[in-house]
Amino acid sequence: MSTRTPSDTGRIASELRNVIGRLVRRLRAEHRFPLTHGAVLGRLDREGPAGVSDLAVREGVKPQSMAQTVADLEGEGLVSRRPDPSDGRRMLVEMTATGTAALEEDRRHREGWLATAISEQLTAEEQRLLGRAVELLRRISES
Amino acid sequence: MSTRTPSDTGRIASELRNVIGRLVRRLRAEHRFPLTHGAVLGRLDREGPAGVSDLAVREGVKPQSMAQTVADLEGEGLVSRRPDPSDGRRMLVEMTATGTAALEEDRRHREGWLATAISEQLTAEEQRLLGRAVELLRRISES
DNA sequence: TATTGTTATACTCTATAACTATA
DNA sequence: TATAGTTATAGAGTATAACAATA
Repeated sequence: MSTRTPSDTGRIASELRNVIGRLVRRLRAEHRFPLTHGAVLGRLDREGPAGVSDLAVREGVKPQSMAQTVADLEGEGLVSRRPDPSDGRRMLVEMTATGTAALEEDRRHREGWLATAISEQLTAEEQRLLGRAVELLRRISES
Repeated sequence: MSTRTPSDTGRIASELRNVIGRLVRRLRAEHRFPLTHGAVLGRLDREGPAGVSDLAVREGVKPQSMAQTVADLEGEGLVSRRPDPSDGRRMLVEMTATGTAALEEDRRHREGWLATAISEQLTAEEQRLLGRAVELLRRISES
């Protein structure tokens, strides 16, 4: 119906920035493990063992930050590290049985509010729209 | 055409959580003033002077956190505080000329990447979709 | 007692800098 | 030299706790 002007783009950016701040605080308040911890476990589960730098690139954080994340996860017994047989510099990070269980627990807990909010606050049509929008946001975040 | 199953909801929640983490890191890396600082300035600009508790509720943070944010903004000369004439407990927070200028500067800087990314990475149709999705996310974040 | 606001303190998450070890 | 990883440190952003002043 209407055309998008440049100021619409700015308004969307502004509101998106605001709403992202809110969502992050809400997600943190649910204080399961940190966002990145959950993301790493999920990735290891889907894609198998990986190096620290690989994980850092995949999650869009610095290698030093990922090293800390991995150290935390190891401290909690959720992952284990072993040297890469083919490259003495690399450490292969892989999930433990405890980690798998924690991931399952986290998946259930996610239903705790974000997934629940999506299914309860949005109509089926809106859920589809959100699903498409998430892909757009991913594209933007990786640009 | 297809129906959404509960697992779709979980998948959307999972991917949304991941993409939000990425966006927040990107936004932080652009290090204008903090997300909440910009949000407070924008609100004061749109809605005029407000109390600290009002702002805390509007932005979804604790009053203590907002007091710190307001103190930071005042330290930078972007807002000023004066006692509410009608209620000795309240402090009215209002923008300074410097704050208004900083907000304008921030609005221009937003074009720096989030707004630019939206206008360059997305088609007009996708921008419309994202605009609608932001409203859905707001509803979820406030639920 | 309830509300508004502040200060002090701690925690979470990520970044930068400086380093070791292997390639 | 370049790459994988680590440790140490700092910073941003928000929370909780304890408090003062006013209603």
